[in-house]
Amino acid sequence: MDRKTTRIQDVARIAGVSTATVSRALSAPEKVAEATRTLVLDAVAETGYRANQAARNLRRRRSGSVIALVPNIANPFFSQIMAGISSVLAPAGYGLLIADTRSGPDADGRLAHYLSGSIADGLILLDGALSPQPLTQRPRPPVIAACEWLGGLPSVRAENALGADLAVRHLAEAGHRRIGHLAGPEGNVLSGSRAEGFAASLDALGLERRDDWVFEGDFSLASGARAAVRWMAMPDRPTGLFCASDEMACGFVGALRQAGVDVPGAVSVIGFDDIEVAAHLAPPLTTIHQPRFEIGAHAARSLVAMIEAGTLEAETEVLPVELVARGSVAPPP
Amino acid sequence: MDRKTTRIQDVARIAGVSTATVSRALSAPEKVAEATRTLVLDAVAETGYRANQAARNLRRRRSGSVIALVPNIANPFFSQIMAGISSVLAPAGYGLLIADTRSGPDADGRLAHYLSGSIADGLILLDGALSPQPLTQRPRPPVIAACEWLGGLPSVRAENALGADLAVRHLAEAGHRRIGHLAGPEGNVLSGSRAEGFAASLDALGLERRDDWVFEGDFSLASGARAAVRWMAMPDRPTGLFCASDEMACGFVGALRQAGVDVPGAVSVIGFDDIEVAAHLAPPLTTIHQPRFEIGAHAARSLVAMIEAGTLEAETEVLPVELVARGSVAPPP
DNA sequence: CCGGTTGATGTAATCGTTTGCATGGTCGAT
DNA sequence: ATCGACCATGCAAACGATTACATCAACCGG
Repeated sequence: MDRKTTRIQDVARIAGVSTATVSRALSAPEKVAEATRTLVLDAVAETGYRANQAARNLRRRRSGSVIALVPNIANPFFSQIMAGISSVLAPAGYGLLIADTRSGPDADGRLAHYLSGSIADGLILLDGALSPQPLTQRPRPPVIAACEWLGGLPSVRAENALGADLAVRHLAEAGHRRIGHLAGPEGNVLSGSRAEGFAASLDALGLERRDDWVFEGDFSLASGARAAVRWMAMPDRPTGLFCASDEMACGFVGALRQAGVDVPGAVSVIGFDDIEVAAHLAPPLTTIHQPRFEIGAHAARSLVAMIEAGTLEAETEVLPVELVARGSVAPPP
Repeated sequence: MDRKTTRIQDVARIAGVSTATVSRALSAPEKVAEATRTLVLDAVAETGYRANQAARNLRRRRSGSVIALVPNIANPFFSQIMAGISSVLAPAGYGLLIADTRSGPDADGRLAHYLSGSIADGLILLDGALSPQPLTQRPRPPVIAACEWLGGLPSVRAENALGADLAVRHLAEAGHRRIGHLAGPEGNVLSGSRAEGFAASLDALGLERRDDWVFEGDFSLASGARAAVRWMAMPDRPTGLFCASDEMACGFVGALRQAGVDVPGAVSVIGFDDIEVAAHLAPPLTTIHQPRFEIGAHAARSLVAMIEAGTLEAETEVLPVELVARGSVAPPP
């Protein structure tokens, strides 16, 4: 029923010790005698004392939290990564702040903002489209990129090009010779490496590589549906399609089936990411599994290590991808 | 190239004014003369000064952030709400912390933890399964529930029972007399009010209400798929099914179609939430649209108002739902 | 010409912890 | 008995901002 919050002084007074002892009893119990420790703990229990974080952060010169910069919070692709991040941050005693880089103006200014001012002890970048310029400022907290990567930053990501290769080979093994690609947004590093992997794989297999079989997309469901419209309008179309994301694959397949086109009868489709719904679609979507939770967890683990070691450097990790064969690939018609 | 971060003192020295003036020039520009203001701003630009948040928070007795407690970060259902929250918090100058209540032990203890210790200026609860007990402690920051609700807390939610009613009536209008329900998890307030709305609607329409036509689920894709198995095994089954979430509807339809059962030919399905993928499924899913982004935005707006007014009270808002007719409902076989 | 008002700035207290250093007491070895 | 080592604890100085209050100059009407 206290009107004001209890301070460490109140605890000290009740326990009959100094504030220093209270502080030590709580954060370094072994430095204080057994007897006084219980005295202090009793007083804490009695008052319901909780240390004021702002004061503690000020004194310790750390914020106790990490901020994740994500392009779009609403995108389920990222939330899985966030879950991985959260799963290691929480036990390590860090809070997780998230900021949407695409809503609101001046994303680069925001990056600069979060880098300074002791807002966070570290940053996780899920948006590869930010300008790396603010990262040159010193001093700055450690930063790691997850999934995407940019400019010399340590990162954790998947074997994107290999995933593309697996996809193409899988289609080729099913008998496809006319293979197209539904690409991600221009300029995105993920789109880039998947598209390159795709092209390299076609070349390696000696298959025809046609620019008009590469559809532009932006990872969204809607762009998948638009690609379906274009595909249907083509006189001379690919029989297999490697999509740079499951969302696009899902939009593509959905639009096709709504138009009465059979998948995989008329066209085989393969996605990327292995989002949860992929297994539950009709047909279940064949895709390249990317360990999103693990990517987040590894990134967070690395970042915590950097924070605690006081370094800005870390090993870049590339996690394995895997082909998950389901029902959306069949021999060409 | 400074070794240490620049403090307000450094700026003051360079500008040739006191720290008080620098502080005012930055946070209350109208209280300082034009000339000195530019002096200060120049010094700020020169040094790249950023106020230390911890110090500012300590002095102002606020943390500048809000924490959202969500049952499962990875669930796309919540991420849309989070996006709404973020969209109002960011412009209002608050950071968004998120904590996963279901990972790690002692969720209630964590609630108590976040309530005190000046970690956040306010809380948004997306998890209705927490014990409301810690909420009785005083003083505590304002708290609002979004989507779910519990114990006298102000909340923002959708017309859940009405949504159920709309769904049932839509099925009835298509000619269905045998209507079942795929329910959410036991004990959840959302499941509860949707199930009640479902039952009340059947009664109002004079339709048969059978316990064996109510399937247990937990909002997940997998539980939808399990319900499909049970549905197929039934000798005497409903021809229309109202699912308490789109995820479950999606799992249900997916499993059915993989087994060669036609939707909506053999059974009509209607979901709840209107998640993004719903429109892109085959058949496109008829569902009850719930304004998730708005729910998050309203909750955040309310919370900010509470924080700024220093009150713990706010109006509970119930936002409208809407039937979105797509392709998964047809007359019964 | 003066008291009072206004507006701009400086001084210093304050927010609530943590922690380097000082202190005083206990104990074992010489 | 003396000395040093070693604990356990207290004292007080940070940490880096904000802001109540004091100060001072300029200005205005009577």
